[in-house]
Amino acid sequence: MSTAFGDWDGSIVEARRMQERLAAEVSLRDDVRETPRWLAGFDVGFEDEGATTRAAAILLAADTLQPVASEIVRMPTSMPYVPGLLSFRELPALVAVLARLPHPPDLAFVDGQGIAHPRRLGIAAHFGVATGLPSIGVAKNVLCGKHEAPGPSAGEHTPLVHRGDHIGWVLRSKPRCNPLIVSPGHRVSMQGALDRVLRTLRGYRLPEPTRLADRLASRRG
DNA sequence: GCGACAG
DNA sequence: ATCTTGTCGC
Repeated sequence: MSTAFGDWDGSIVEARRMQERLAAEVSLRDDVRETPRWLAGFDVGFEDEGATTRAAAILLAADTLQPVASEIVRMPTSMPYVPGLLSFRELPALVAVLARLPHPPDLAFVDGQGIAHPRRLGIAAHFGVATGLPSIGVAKNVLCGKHEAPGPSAGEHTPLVHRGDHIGWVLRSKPRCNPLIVSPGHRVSMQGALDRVLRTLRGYRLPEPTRLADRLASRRG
């Protein structure tokens, strides 16, 4: 079976039902230790005009934010990009690259939304539920929800609200730069997600785990 | 009905 | 996401 979804033989309706079921497994209780030891950043890029999916992972010491290991995994792209269903396209590669790290992190920063998603299961939340790891979503754009613009100074933030729910934060991570969309993935609270991102900013728009994973996935690092 | 729409 | 150098502005 293959129609508007290319090679993917599933259905949009089925995928959404799966998201609703998995979203019920998401925990917003903060399980991250006060001083985690290892952090990791994850991101996905594409090669061969999209035919190849490339996932990158970077493991770093939480205290110094210095990278200690990095891995890249390539596999055939299985599905086209469909807003709201991003994880079905990118999650397999992320799980594979996680397995290649010397050991799992105490907290994972995933490029994309956490619960700031129509059905509260963005790729960072899906990644958390699938792996059991605490996770945070760090996106460059809004998928859903409304918000006021945060002030001009680094650290200023406003809540992102969708259908009456507080689903994340719009954070000015760096002056004169577009804000980031931060939301809990799994086993991290709303406040915890914001705090963790603020603590890993180092003068760039993206928090260190995400910045390093980004440059690897985009064939720069 | 129309527009928006992570990567 | 990706095609791509220099350039304008703070």
